[in-house]
Amino acid sequence: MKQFQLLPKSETGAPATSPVVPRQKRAQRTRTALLDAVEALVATEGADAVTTTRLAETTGVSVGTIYRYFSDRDQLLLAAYDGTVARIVETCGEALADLDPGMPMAAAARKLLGLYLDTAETIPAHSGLLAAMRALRPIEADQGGGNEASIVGAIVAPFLQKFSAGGVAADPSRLHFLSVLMGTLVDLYLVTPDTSDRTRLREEIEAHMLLALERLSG
Amino acid sequence: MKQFQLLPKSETGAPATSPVVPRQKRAQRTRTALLDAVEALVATEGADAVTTTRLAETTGVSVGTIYRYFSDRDQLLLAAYDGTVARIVETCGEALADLDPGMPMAAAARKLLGLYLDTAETIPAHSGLLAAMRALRPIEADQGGGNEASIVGAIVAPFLQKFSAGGVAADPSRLHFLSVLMGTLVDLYLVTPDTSDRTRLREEIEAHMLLALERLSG
DNA sequence: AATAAAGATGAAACAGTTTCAGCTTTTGCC
DNA sequence: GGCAAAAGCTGAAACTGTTTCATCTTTATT
Repeated sequence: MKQFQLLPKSETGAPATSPVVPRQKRAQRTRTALLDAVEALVATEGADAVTTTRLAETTGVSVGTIYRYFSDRDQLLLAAYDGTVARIVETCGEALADLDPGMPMAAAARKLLGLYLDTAETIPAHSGLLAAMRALRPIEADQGGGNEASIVGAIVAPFLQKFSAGGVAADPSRLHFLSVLMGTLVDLYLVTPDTSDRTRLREEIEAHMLLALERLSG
Repeated sequence: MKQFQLLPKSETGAPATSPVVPRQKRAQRTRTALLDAVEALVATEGADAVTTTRLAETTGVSVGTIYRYFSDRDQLLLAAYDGTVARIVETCGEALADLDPGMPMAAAARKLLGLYLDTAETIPAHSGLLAAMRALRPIEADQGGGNEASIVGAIVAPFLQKFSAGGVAADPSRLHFLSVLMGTLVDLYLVTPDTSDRTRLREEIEAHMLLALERLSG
């Protein structure tokens, strides 16, 4: 349902040139334009509207070019998702660095969660990309470069380092549990339109986050 | 990305005959054969392997027939998922009826969760179908006939009726939260291969379930 | 300003879904 | 049993969307 066959079955045993790292500024512009267009499309019409043809039209580049930077459509969506996550993570990372190490862990966690949600709300496409991402990269058991691994690596791990009692390096499987849990709840939050529902949801998410953190460090 | 255009654009304003309820036993057999084949395919090769062509081949039915019972491929997968859920729910429903109403709520909840996971493990395709379902029916804010609504309706609601203090009819948004939470965690559980990881995961899930229940009734 | 490397193009091959005009089987009625 | 209507089935072909690749254009380098 995805891997094609090549027309006359490429005889060369070559490793099929993988997506390329842009070397000229023109290329950087093209790549960025593609990702921006993906975000815009997802924000206005949802991830299903992102077809290679459509994207080529709206950006003015040709379909073939898309495949120069992304090995397939899924990677394109994933890259767009990663882009939004990186922005959120950066904001939270800075906030984390500024937090007083003496403050109680629960308070720090609450603060970061709030900031995370605030920032995520800022990016219209993020909810749609998150959903698309979940469909593309199903929940996996292994701790490998999975779902919200980057968030764990960039925020949760440093957070625990800073606020956990003995500086226990939490085991990967529990970290993964936390990723999956928080990922879903954030998803639910972003998709909830009603403001008062959102407020209540924040409390709910907070409670479960704190429980998970407790069990993680305890 | 899904709705097609009809060839000469059907002039009739007719409501496009929707999937049919089987009236003859031949039809019932066909429908069942299709769903069974879906389960088998998902169990052995994953949901992506379920293509209309492939399904037609393995069941000996022609592609057109599939569309007599399912309006599109997604509905087919969803129907297969619903089938597995119904089996699990039935088992748990019976157990729920047999539980002593005097027992503490937490103990009852634990018991049902265990039974739920045990039964789900019994169905090889269930994990794959759950994942497919999640991709097809993204997390939605409205409480409508959503994700694990049937589970809520068939188990959680009766459960609360039986064990909750004042018989409070919990509000739909909190019930939906519980659905989403448990759905994801069960998904994670089923996808975890290592036995000792599973055991630990059960405890984790239990803790979060109890927290959610507490907040639901408290 | 010549040449190589990087980047871009787009027609066409593919995979997969969905429709529909007819064909076959079953049901119900005499 | 015989037969018309209803139910069920068929499969070629229309369609949408993805991916490849031979070829052309632009940029960097000397």
